Amino acid sequence: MSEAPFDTTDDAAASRARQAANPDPAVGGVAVDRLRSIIDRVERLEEERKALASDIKDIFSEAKSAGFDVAVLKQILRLRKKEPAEIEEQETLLDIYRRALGM
Amino acid sequence: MSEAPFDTTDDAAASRARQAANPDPAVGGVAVDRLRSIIDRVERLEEERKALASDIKDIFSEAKSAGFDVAVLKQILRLRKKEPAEIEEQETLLDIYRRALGM
Amino acid sequence: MSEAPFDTTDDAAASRARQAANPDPAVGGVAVDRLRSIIDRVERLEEERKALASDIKDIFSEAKSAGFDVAVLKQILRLRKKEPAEIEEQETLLDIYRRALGM
Amino acid sequence: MSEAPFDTTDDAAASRARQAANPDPAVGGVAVDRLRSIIDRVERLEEERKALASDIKDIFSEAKSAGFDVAVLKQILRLRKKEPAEIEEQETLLDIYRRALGM
DNA sequence: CAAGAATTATGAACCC
DNA sequence: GGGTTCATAATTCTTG
Repeated sequence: MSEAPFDTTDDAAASRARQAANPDPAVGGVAVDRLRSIIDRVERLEEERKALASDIKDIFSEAKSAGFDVAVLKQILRLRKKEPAEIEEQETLLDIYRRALGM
Repeated sequence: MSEAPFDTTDDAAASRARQAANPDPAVGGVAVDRLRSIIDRVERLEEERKALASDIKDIFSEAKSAGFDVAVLKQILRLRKKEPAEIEEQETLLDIYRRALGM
Repeated sequence: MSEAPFDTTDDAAASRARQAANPDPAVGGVAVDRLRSIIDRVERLEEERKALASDIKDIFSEAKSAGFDVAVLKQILRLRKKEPAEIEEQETLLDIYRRALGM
Repeated sequence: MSEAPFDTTDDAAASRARQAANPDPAVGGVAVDRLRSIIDRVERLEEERKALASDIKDIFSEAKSAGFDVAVLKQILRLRKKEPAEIEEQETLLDIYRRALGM
């Protein structure tokens, strides 16, 4: 089952200082500082993620203005991602099956 | 309104005029450098996005080890994104429906 | 999992009384019968969906026992789904862009 | 053994005749009839699944027109899938976390 | 602003 | 049974 959420990693020095006085300020059995830290960090990272998404959107917008077809640009990007992955595929078996099916 | 990088209209003349002064070499009517720049920038940003997603995953992993319920943490994050009024609204409706269904 | 198809509380009597005069008895402003019908129908359909998923799983299980590689079978199915869709793709523009990028 | 282009039409009689002489004609070591049967059956079931999904979509559409909040309807359906104990558990934890965060 | 497509997140299935 | 990959569900964004 679940363990008590004690700090096991090296958080900030301030956190250790707090812990000297209070090992783990708990509310309802929950390590509040730890919880707050988790939520804060995730929210921070998600914000950065969102900002990057916005940047990407801007580039596509600019591309569209420049006369490019955004859908095709996205296809290009997909292609460039997929191709290395496809190298490792079990193409041999796939071919055998396709032949068997007359595909 | 976007135009294909193919100049099939009167803009063709303007395009040729631009090209005379514009060092961006064109292949098949496409501004190659511009295209390459778009693709490169998007790929760079997507890489950063992926890295952030990985960081977030790590935090949840750490949270789980510390005894937190990750599903509930995600619920918390979802709640914090919504307006308090929105939360109230949805919860009220949910209650009404539940009551109507005898749940 | 037991469910009470009918009101088991005192509301039942009031509900029946309302029904005599009102074609769609409302609780908290909600058309109860309509709501119940929606939920029931969706749940019924989802059950059928689940049963079909189970049937599919059984076939794959049988196929595996017969010596087929299930992952490759799934690839085959994906291929057969995708190919018709790819016909309509803007392959011309894609080719142009790819050429411009030296892909 | 050369590759046999299989009939895609209804040729059950011929198929049975072949099987009398050969329990399962193989191409490249693969039991062709068996393979074809697997693929066909899965595709048939997936088609039915798709039809059901479409029916469900229609119901939600109808519900929306009738003034219901579709997002909340889906919440209701999700709730009804979970064990009551599970619901209670999650809601309790959610409350604890919210309180710990002062939400 | 609603409908539809594309992206993202959740949940299920599979393998180790 | 725990982690990883894949399919489905939900959200977001774009377009008519």
